Amino acid sequence: MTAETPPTDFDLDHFLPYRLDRLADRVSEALAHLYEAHYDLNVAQWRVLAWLHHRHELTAKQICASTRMDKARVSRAVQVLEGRDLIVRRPSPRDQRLHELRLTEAGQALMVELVPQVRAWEAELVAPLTTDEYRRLLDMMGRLERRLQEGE
Amino acid sequence: MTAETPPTDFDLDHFLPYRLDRLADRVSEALAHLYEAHYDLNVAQWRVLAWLHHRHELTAKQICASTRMDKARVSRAVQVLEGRDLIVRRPSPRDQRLHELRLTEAGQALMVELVPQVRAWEAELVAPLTTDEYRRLLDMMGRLERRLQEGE
DNA sequence: CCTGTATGGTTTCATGTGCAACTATTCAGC
DNA sequence: GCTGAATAGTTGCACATGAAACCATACAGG
Repeated sequence: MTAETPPTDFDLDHFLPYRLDRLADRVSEALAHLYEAHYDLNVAQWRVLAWLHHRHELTAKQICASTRMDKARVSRAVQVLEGRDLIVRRPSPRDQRLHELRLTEAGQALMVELVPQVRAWEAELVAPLTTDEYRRLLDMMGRLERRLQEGE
Repeated sequence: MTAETPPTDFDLDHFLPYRLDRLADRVSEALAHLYEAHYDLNVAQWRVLAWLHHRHELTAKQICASTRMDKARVSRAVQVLEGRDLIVRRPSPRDQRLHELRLTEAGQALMVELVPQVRAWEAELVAPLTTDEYRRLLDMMGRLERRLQEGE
């Protein structure tokens, strides 16, 4: 497993955390152009919208779990999105502590417009990979994530 | 290439940027425990040390390029590390604008202690992957990065 | 019921970061 | 050799973020 990295030196180009961070950063930055420039959304806001688009109705807590964002960060993103009438937030009738979030018509419309662009962009990004490679990539990433979860 | 994601819904678990970000975040967080708790280094400081350990002598500019960090961020990390006598910073005799950075004895000693722990931790992380898979993973990531570079 | 505890979410505060303005040094063109 | 543009690095400022304190609601045990 260490065949790639000589034992004496510390070659960062073969160090997974570094490579992962660099790639994630570049991907994130490039993707952000899609929703920042045209829709004035920051990363947190985009993620909230994406999850609401995906799951239809969620509470802030659930979004925290899905996105690994701090609850304060989610709270603030929700406030902005609500102020822009892209989502609605109403206390659950069952439990007044939690608030059900969902897209408004406007929010839905925005996502219907934005999501295809995002998907097209991703397709462009992963074009150099074969379908099989892409599948393997996600699979390996999944195994690494699971390993981190069990450790913590 | 889109066989995995149904065309109507937007499944974030098969969306590479999201998966990449989540994994990088988890890896980064776990790794940070190694150098934060015991050595009181933040991410920026760790990266500067790692690159100086790797390359022996660099300028702030070169570290910016390697790490994709803002020059202000590098500058501040350097100030802290210099204050802790982990690195030295001297103006290049050739060009007084740029400052050559290198590890001090203490910095070297710290890295000699820390790097093996970091490598062991990474080895543990990627243990579920075969050598070949690991190689392919880095290769795929490299291709994705190159794709982003040519686009920008 | 009433009291104490747990939970969802908000707000406050300290900190880290990026951008832009700035300083110091170099270098090209005249 | 000056002058003006370019470059390495620093600093000021505004903003986003995370941790912790906080508020409101729910719920369990007496």
